[in-house]
Amino acid sequence: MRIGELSRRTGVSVPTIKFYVREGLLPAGRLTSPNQASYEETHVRRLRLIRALIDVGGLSVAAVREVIAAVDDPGRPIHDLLGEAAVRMVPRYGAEPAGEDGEDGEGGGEEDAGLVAARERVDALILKRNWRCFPGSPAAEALAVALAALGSVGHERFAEVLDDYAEAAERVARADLDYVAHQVAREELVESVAVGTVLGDALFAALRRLAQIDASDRLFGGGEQRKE
Amino acid sequence: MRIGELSRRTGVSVPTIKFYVREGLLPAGRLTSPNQASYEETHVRRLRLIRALIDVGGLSVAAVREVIAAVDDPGRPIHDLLGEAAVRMVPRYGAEPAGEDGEDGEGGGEEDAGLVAARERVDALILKRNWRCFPGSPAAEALAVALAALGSVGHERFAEVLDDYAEAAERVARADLDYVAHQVAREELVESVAVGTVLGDALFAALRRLAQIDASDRLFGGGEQRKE
DNA sequence: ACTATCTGATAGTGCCACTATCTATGATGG
DNA sequence: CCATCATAGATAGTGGCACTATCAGATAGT
Repeated sequence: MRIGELSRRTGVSVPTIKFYVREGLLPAGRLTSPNQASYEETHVRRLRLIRALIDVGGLSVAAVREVIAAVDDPGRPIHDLLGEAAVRMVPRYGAEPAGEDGEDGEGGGEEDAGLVAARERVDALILKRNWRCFPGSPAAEALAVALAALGSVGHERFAEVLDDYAEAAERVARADLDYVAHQVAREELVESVAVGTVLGDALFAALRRLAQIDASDRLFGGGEQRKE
Repeated sequence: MRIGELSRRTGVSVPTIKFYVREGLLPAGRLTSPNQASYEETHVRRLRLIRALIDVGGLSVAAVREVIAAVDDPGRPIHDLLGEAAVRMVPRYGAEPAGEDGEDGEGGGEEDAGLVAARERVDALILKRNWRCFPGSPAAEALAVALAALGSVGHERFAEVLDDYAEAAERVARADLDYVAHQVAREELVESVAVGTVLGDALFAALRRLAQIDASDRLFGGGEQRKE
């Protein structure tokens, strides 16, 4: 098919498709003449993947490029890909802009002691749950950053629910792996991991919200059946 | 304290603090003279909340403004706040830029079939789990969008793990409510909900990643004890 | 008195994700 | 055969966002 049809099939404008090709997200079409190229079903599929990662997963174009590079690299171990898809989440802020704070105190002199303490907590959790991952991994660091942020806004006690969260996370991860293991071809498996990781976050976040609304209604709404 | 100290205490530059005040995220300081204002501990706290929501939660300034407006509004029901914090997630794309696809048809007011089917799935899930929330809520719609995106990239079977996800989400939501219910003052409760919702997502995502790495290692890594 | 700091205002910066426009070609159909 | 349309590839421009820079005039503290 030609670019016009590709555009129609995916709802992505022609200039944007060209932009994605330039940016290395989408392979160029096969040239049938100097100014004519043909696109295949793989392009449709890839384009939908790109839009899903951007729109639903909230990834930046740069992040999508890296995820796709990982998907396309046949020598890449699955673990690596997991990390790849993971770290690129939350667009336009690679990780943390360094200075979580630089304050002097508030109740004492806790510099980024909050982050250091959070890292220790994370290491302890990993040990406790017997998770096989080395403590300095990006995911562990992201967790430490989130915990430190919670602490910095005075919600250090939120860490008390960490075990419940971890339990739920294990359950979700088991479901993820279960799904992923059904794939046969390596190519599909790898894509499943990427999709599952990124879109799974969005999926779970939405479910959590629904469950929260339900729980909140039962706790605060009391008598009423439906809350508006 | 004056603005310089507020800046030092929080690690946010003075121009940025002024910017947040202009944008309505942070109340202005109390003027002690025409060109001198004093800031309190509440400003430190609020500023840290803002940075946490932006840096860790990935919210945009506009989203933070709305969350904060909900926190500050004493007449706001908790449910409303839950929705508020929820919908603003994933920056710079309020919800969905409309056209998840055009498929072939794209005819006039025609809705995407994938999305319609996803909505039905969501309604069925809500019914099945007996969740008390009206089906058209933003969270339900977000879930439908995520499911539809999964379908559009050929992973409709991912929906099979939905029940496991929902189970885990309920567990997390129970933990959230448990934490939140400890708060006494309404002000604190409401802030806990906002913080817990936004930062909780980041927290859980990181935990999920760790658990995935662990599960993946057990499945694929086999013999080795530590991966790297 | 002198300097560092402050308020409030306006304008500018850099990044990002597209979009617009252009030329030169080739495809398509009556 | 020729008019009209679509296309590739290149370059430049747009709009949104989150800050940043600069300024004038006033004040605080030593």
